[in-house]
Formats: sequence, C-alpha cells, structure tokens
Amino acid sequence: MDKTAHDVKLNALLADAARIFAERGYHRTSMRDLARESGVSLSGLYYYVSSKDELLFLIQSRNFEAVLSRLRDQLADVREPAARLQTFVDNHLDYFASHMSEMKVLSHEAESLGGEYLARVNDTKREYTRVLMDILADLEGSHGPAHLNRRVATYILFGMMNWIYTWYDPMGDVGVELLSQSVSRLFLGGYVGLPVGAQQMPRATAG
Amino acid sequence: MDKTAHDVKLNALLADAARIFAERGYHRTSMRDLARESGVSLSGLYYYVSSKDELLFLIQSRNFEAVLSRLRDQLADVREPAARLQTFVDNHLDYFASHMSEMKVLSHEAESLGGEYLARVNDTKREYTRVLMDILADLEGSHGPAHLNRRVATYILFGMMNWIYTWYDPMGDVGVELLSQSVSRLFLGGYVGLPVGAQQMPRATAG
DNA sequence: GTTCTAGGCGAACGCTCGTTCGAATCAACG
DNA sequence: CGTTGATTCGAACGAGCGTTCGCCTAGAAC
Repeated sequence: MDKTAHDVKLNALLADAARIFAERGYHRTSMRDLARESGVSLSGLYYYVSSKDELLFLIQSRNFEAVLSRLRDQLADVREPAARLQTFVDNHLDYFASHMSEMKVLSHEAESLGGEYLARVNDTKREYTRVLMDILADLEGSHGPAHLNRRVATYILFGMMNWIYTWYDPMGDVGVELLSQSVSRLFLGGYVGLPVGAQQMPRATAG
Repeated sequence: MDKTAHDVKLNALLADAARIFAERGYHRTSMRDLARESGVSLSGLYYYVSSKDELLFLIQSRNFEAVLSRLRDQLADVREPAARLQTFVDNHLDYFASHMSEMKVLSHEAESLGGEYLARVNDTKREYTRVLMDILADLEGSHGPAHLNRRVATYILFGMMNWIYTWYDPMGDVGVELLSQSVSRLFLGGYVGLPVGAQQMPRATAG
C-alpha cells in the first residue's frame, strides 16, 4: 500500500506535521510553519489535505489504528493473562518509543479534534480500552480477585504509559525494555500481587 | 492575605480563566472569550493582568506552590516511608480532585509557557519531584532494594496521578479516596512488594 | 500538435488575535 | 467644589490566521 507518488508525499507531509505539532503544539503551529518546514508552498499543502483539522485527524487515526492492529497480531498467540498484559504494555510502549512525535500528538491533542473526526478516533480509543479491560478481567480470573476497581486500574495504567511523552527520551539511557518491564511489574505487582522481583531486570546506565 | 478588593477580583478572574482554559485549552481561548465569561471588558482584563501569558503563569504557579506547601505541612509529622508515600499521593490527588480546572491547566499546558515564567514553574516542579524521589529512597532503605529504577518509577507514578485530568470526574461514582488508595497500593505493591490486599478498600458504586 | 490532467504556487480574502490608548466614571479627600 | 487615584471601557492597531482562487508548468495521451 501507499505506493503512488501522491501517497509517498502525503506520508512525508504527515511525518513533518507530526514532528512540528509535537514540538510546538497543534494550535500554535500555523499552516505557514508547516509549509516552510516541509518545503511546500502554503497553498500546495491543500492539494494533499483538505484542512488543518484533517491533517491532525490523519496523524491520530493512522497511528492509533497501527497500534491497535499490531496489538491484535501480538496478542494472537499469547494466552496466559499476565503475559497478555505484558504484551499489551510492550506493544504500547514500543510503538510509543519509535513514534514519539505521532504518539505525543495523539496523547496531547486528543481534545483538539471535534465533530466527526473526534468521533472516529474515539471509536478506536474505545476498542483499544476494551481490549485492556478484558485482559484485566482474565487476570482476575486466573490470579484471584483484584485489589482495585477494574476501570480505575485501567485508566491508571494508561496514565503510566501515556504520560511518558512528557519526559521520555528514546535516545537517552533508559531503554524501552526497562520502561516496559517497569510498567508491567508495577501494575501486576499492585493489581493481583504477582511477585515482581524474581526475573532479571535491565538496568539504566544513569538516572 | 488576599483581602483587598483588587485581590478578590484578581482571584475571581484567575478562577474563571482556569475554568475556560481547562475547557477550551489555553491557545484556543481568546482574551475576548475570557472577558465575555468573566463579565469584564476586554481592555479591563489588562488592569489586573499584564498579558495572557501572565494569566497562565499565575494559575500554574499559585496552584503548584499551594500543592507543595500543603504537602510539606502534611509530611511534617509522618515518618514511616510507606506512609509518607501515601501522604504524597493523597495530597496530590486531593488537591487535584478539588481543583480540577487549575490542575488540568497545570498538567496540560506545561509547554504553553516560556521564558522566565516557564523557568519559575520548573523550579517548583524540580523541588516537588525531589521530595518524591527522596521518599522513594527512604522506601528502599526500609523495605529493601526496589525492583525498578528510581527515576523511572518516579515519572511513572506522576503519570498515574497526572493523567487523571483526562478521565476523572469528581462528581462521579469514584471517590478520591478510592483513587488515592488505588494509586498508592499499585505503586507500593510493585515498587517494593508491599502487600496490597490486607486493608479494606472503598468500593466504587459503579464503573 | 493539441488536449488533458496532476501538481504546484503567489496573492489575496475575511477574520480573529493580543495589546494599547485616551477618555469616562466615581468615590474619597482637601 | 476641585482634585486625585483607582477602575473600567470602546475603539482601534498591526499582525497573523486558515483557506481559496486563478494561473502556471510539464509530461502523458491521443
């Protein structure tokens, strides 16, 4: 897919837009900023995209759907609930770390969309949340009743994962494996009391 | 403090501004919006505030310093590390739940400030983070080595707490006590393996 | 060689933005 | 009464915004 010259240029534009939206914020970024940094004229942008809103929508929906699609692939051959939880966290943070700009735009500019665009992104969000809540239900089934309200636990876990756009540097000393294991262990240890100190843990070379 | 008529009106303005910034976002809100909803003329706003930026700064700095000040009061007579961690979480979420608009503006518009204003808010942020990291160090001292990198754990915990502005409804079924206990237990269970199922837990009446 | 079309651009439109400025109001005080 | 100082406002300024329009180019199709 995405073979034609038109598609290639649109994808490049979306990548530039995601980078700039992540740096300056969606509302602060003007179409003129975007034109300058992507090497297209101001009016030329509108050949690929019908509005600034659509630009934001395309960034959010394409990446969110990519996360969800990869998640389904990865979960396909994992059965054990705790392993499924870890797979969910791994997939989320892995995609996050390798698409920081896009995921920051997805996390931070959730309320910048409206109308039909917002409704469609929210549909994906509901699906995605549902997958996690089902895993939590399975966890309770196999490891005994949870110590927390399931819905609250779900949102707290999303908080652990989505907040990283405010501080995480993929080029820094903390690898995504450490991050992912930390979140999984923190959650599993607190949610169903799974032991968290058994396996070896990758170490950050600095704090 | 804040006795003069001038101070009273400024405080009311800040409260209105926080509410509107939380609803519409800082950059999307115009001074005209603010004037309309606070019952002052457009130019009248500038008698109380020198710029839109200063408005945001005042909201962020005053509330952040209030959180930090209350925290120090509360920590003053708590010694046991796990109890200090719980005090930190309680204080943070308690203030959050009773000042949702202000705290959403503080969390979500962190990058909307620049220059000297940003530097001053970041000073407070550094102090606040330092308090939490010291508590984590104490925890490791009394409950054995942690299962996670301390700095990573700190930021993950902030993620659990700060993300709630995206979903928490203080008027809904989930009380702030449940929220606070959930976060504390999740963290303590995963960080130093403290048992999490012993005490009674408030229940949400619905999910 | 003419026609067609995808791709691209300069210039402008109508609008909103944050901020300023000078004047009006009004209570307090000499 | 006249003056002062605090408070408020209408009107305007210059700048920037998202978007549109008509025109240009170049190569493929016939």
